[in-house]
Amino acid sequence: MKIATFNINGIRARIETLTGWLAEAQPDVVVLQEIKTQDEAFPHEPIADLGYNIATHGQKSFNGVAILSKYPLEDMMRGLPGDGSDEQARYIEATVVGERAVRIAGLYLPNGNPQPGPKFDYKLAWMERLRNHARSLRDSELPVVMMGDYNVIPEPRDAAHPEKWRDDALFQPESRAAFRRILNDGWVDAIRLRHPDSLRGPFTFWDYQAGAWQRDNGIRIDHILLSPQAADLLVDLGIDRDERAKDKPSDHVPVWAVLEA
DNA sequence: ATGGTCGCTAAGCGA
Repeated sequence: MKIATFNINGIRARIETLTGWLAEAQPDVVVLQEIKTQDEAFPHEPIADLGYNIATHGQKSFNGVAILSKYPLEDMMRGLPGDGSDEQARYIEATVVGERAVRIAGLYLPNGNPQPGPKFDYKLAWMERLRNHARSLRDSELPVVMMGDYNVIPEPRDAAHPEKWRDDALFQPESRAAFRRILNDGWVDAIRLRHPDSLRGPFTFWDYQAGAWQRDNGIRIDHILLSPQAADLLVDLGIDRDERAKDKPSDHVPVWAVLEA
């Protein structure tokens, strides 16, 4: 089972970019972030034509997440538990059954800028809710994958120029500590597992501005977290960097893993 | 030090 996460930065502006990548990469399951549309305006047809079932959790203009799957989507859940007043569409979860059942969570963690301020407070509160929910997922003892745009740079080596991110919400000690707390509850950072000795990178995001891609001025903020039972099934992992050089790219690239499932 | 680039939606916000 090949699973992937892709912050698409506007599904309607990016539909041809997405379908081109889907046809080439042939993932079985994809979680999308920043679809930036309500459910009614999501372009189902070109994606369904490639053999995918689709579940969306959209919002007008901003945020919005989705799951695409060649397997049926079971036990759908929309929204992150823990705050009934939170109206931002940032979380979706479903079970897919290939050779075995895998619980898939797709998330778009709040950016949190500017910090300090209410947006940063919301980010940290959201991370605490995610940790709580992640613990219950972990306790299921099923293979679980929690992937998406975490908007957290875990370590200095996850940025080309970490000093430039010193005052940014993505690199604050509080953000990094909250991310670490989730990992320490028993989750595996699959990219880092596969690149243990890299002194710089790999990256998953390059800003549109100031020639960031051309200068390889990137950061690693899209993450695939595996429960222990999912980590046992990991057989391959990749980052489709080449997507960033194509026409009309997202500022993020797809990250994928192959599970023996 | 500033602006730089996108998407969404129609001037400015979010990233």
